[in-house]
Order: sequence, then C-alpha cells, then structure tokens
Amino acid sequence: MARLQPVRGTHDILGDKAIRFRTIYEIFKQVAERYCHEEIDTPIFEFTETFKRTLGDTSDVVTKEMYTFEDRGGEQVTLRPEYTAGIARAFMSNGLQQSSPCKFYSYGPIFRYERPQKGRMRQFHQMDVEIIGVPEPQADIEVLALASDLLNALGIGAHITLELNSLGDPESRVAYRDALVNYFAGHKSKLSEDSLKRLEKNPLRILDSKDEGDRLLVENAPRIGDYYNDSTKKFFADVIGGIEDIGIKYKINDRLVRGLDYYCHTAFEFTTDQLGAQGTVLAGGRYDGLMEMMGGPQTAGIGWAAGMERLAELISEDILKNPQRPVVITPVGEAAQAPAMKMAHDLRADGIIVDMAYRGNVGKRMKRANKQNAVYAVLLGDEELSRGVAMVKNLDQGTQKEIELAELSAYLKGTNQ
RNA sequence: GCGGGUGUAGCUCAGUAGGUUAGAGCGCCAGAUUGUGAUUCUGGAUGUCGCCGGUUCAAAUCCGGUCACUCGCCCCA
Repeated sequence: MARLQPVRGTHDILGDKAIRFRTIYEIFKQVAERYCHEEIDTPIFEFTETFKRTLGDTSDVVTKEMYTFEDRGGEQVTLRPEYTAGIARAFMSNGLQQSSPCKFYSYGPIFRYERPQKGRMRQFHQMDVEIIGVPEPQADIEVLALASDLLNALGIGAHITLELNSLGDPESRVAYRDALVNYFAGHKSKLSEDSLKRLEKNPLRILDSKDEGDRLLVENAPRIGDYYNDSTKKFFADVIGGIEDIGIKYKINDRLVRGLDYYCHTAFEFTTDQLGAQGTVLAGGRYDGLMEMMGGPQTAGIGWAAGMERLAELISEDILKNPQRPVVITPVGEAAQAPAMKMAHDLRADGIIVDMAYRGNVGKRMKRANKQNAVYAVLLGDEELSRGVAMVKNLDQGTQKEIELAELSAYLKGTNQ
C-alpha cells in the first residue's frame, strides 16, 4: 500500500471533486469570455530563470518552494509556482506588444513545495486572469468586476469580502517602505523573530504579521495612505469610484501588501472566514514593473489568480449540474451480445448516453442499470431479436413497453427530456 | 522549515488496568428470484490494526523511530 500512495500534497480529482472543478471552470470560462478575455495555455514548466527573475531571489517561493530540476539537456527548469511570469514571458515571446492590450484567462496546475494543510496542496489548480498593456485604472476596475462576477456566479459572493489597497506608484511605495523600515528599526527589541527577518527581506510583510506584539507595533506604524503622491491618490480614487459605480462592496485594508518590487497600485484579496487559515480565495494586483524586470519593454499589467481547491470547498451543491442519466442496454443470452453492442453504438451516434450491463443474469444486469442511475433499461433477448423489437423499461416508474428497433432512438430521445 | 493532533475493513468509526479467533454500520459479493432493478430476507469476504524496531510469556493497546493525513506558524490561491 505504501508505494501506492500519491505523492505528498497531490490528490486525485475524481467523483464529486471532478464535478465541482469542472463546474467552476465552466462558469469561469463563461464569465471571462464575457469580458473578452482570450484563453492562453502556457507550459507548466519554464526556465528556472523566468521565475527567479520575477519573483526575486529572496522570496520564499523561489528560495524554498519551487520544484526545480535539470532536464536531460542540462537546462534548469521549474514547474510553475504561479501564472503571471509565464504569461508575461509568453506575451513577449510571441511579440504581443504589437497587439496590446491583451486580455487572457487560463486554468491549470501550479506547483509549490509547501507543507500541505487544509486548502493548500503541492500540486494545486488556479484560474488566472491578466490584462496586459493597460495602464489606466479601467483595467483594475474590469479585473475586479470579473472577479466579483465569478464569485457571484459561483453563488459564494455573500461569504466573501473584497479587501483592497493601493501600494502606490514606485515613488510613493519607496517613500513608504523607507518610513516603515525606519519606524520598525526603532522598535527592533519588540519585534518577533519572524518580523526581524522580514525587516531585512520584506518589511511590508510585517504589516500582516499575526504575532500579538507585532500587531501592537503595527497599530502605530506609518500608514501607506500618508505617502501617496498626487497621481497615486488620483489613480486609487478612480479605481474605488469605478467599483462603487458597479456596486462592488469592498473594504480598504492598508495592511494588505505584496512583497515583490514589481507590484504597484492596486492590490486586492477576496477572502472568506470559512476555510480556516487559508482564507484567501482569489488575489491579485497590478504589476507595471514586471516586464521591464524580465528584460522587456515597460508594459503595464494587472491580474489575479483564484485557487480551485479552495473554491471547490465553498460552492454549494445546488450549482452543480447533475450528471446526465444514461440508458443502459441489457442483452439477455449469448446471441444478443453483438446486436446489443451495435445498438449501443447506434444510439450513441444519435447523441444518447448509453452504458452497457456487461455480465450476469437479467437480475444482475438490471441491478447495474439501477446503479448507473439509468432512466431506461433496454432489454434485448432472443425473443425481441426475432421480432425486431426491444423491451424498454422505465426504471423510475417500473413500467415497460416493447418498441420497434427502428423507433428506439426516437422513443428514447422523445421521452428523455 | 517549526509546533500540536490522528493513523483499525472500500467508507464512517468502536475496540487501553497489554491476554485466546479484532468488531459495528454503510458499501461490496452471493443466494432467495437461472427474462426484470430500486424494497425485503439469508449468507459471505472484508484487515500485513500505516511501516520498522524495542519492552514483554503476550502488543491494535506501552516506548522509540519513520511515513502519511490533519490543525496552526511561516508563506501563499
């Protein structure tokens, strides 16, 4: 048994989970296309450099969470730990500056070597949305509207809050960062061990520390809003005004931050209190500095990613489509086997969902039909064959009726609705 | 990477002053009913008690290690 275990932090998606994933994806696709986003599917691995460059050498994701290996040609490659870097790379590789702005959506597996817990896997799945090449706040508004529409379409809007912040333009952000480092450096003795490290690597992160002592310090820490310059203020006001006009509820959280340098302006998280410690269900922000950092031309970008596993836990039963019920063909006797297979094939060609009752006596086969949640069982034996009919039993009503083989498809379709 | 909890049948779980053959419900299989399911009745199989080692006359039970799951921290969707 030991060796038949899935690798730690991975899971098989089947049954109810598969239905949930598919339902969510279909709704996502529908909503995204309504916003004129196009599908993009980038490779699940890239040169390690692509992620190192963009995420920075000090981030946790790069230093300890990446699945990196050398391929047979000696290249260092990494299973994608996030979407944005790969899509930005694709944007440049394909010369899409020419057709900018671009709006993308994508869905697939993401890999991070983390300690698994509820709502956190090593291979997990994200839906992703990006708008590239639009520096205007309209992109921020649209991307937030898309997120909000998606969560509402999934029926979980009521359990989720949008937390919103602006990290400002580079000038504002640098000014704030300096003020913050300055402030915390003056209180080093009261900072938690984790936050002392953050002070070096990622001072903004101290703001969302869960340590009690840190929180007291954070209370009196400088507020980012006080460091916005005029253009940042205007940009943020435009975003807020835009989502208010649309009727999206939000909460300003000036401690919501992003560690990486290429982030600017809008940062947001849609969170829930129903998933334990992993409350963020969808998160994103603006990354106008990213392309430059990757060696391309300065290009604006904004996007978000949503965690499939977390959403799948939240959505309620009633948005799940019931699987369509099949017709089950039950041959009786050796002579009926081949004609039954042929019948199944013909009915399927007509678009009817058909399964076979493979073995056993009639009782066994009926049992199987029932277990398959079939609408009808179609009995085909010597007697029926000789007369060119099939016995069609309605399993819900327990009634049955002989149908001419030529009429069978039409009969099943006609009453199937 | 750090700390806590848990690991017994396919599933949900009983089972500790260590003691003979390890249990229940659900599910599964078979029969009652060899041309009629879902109900009912009868019967059956569930298993290296996560794995390895130690203590003991004796370990599912106690101890150590290990693996997995789980909750939290870090980080993040």
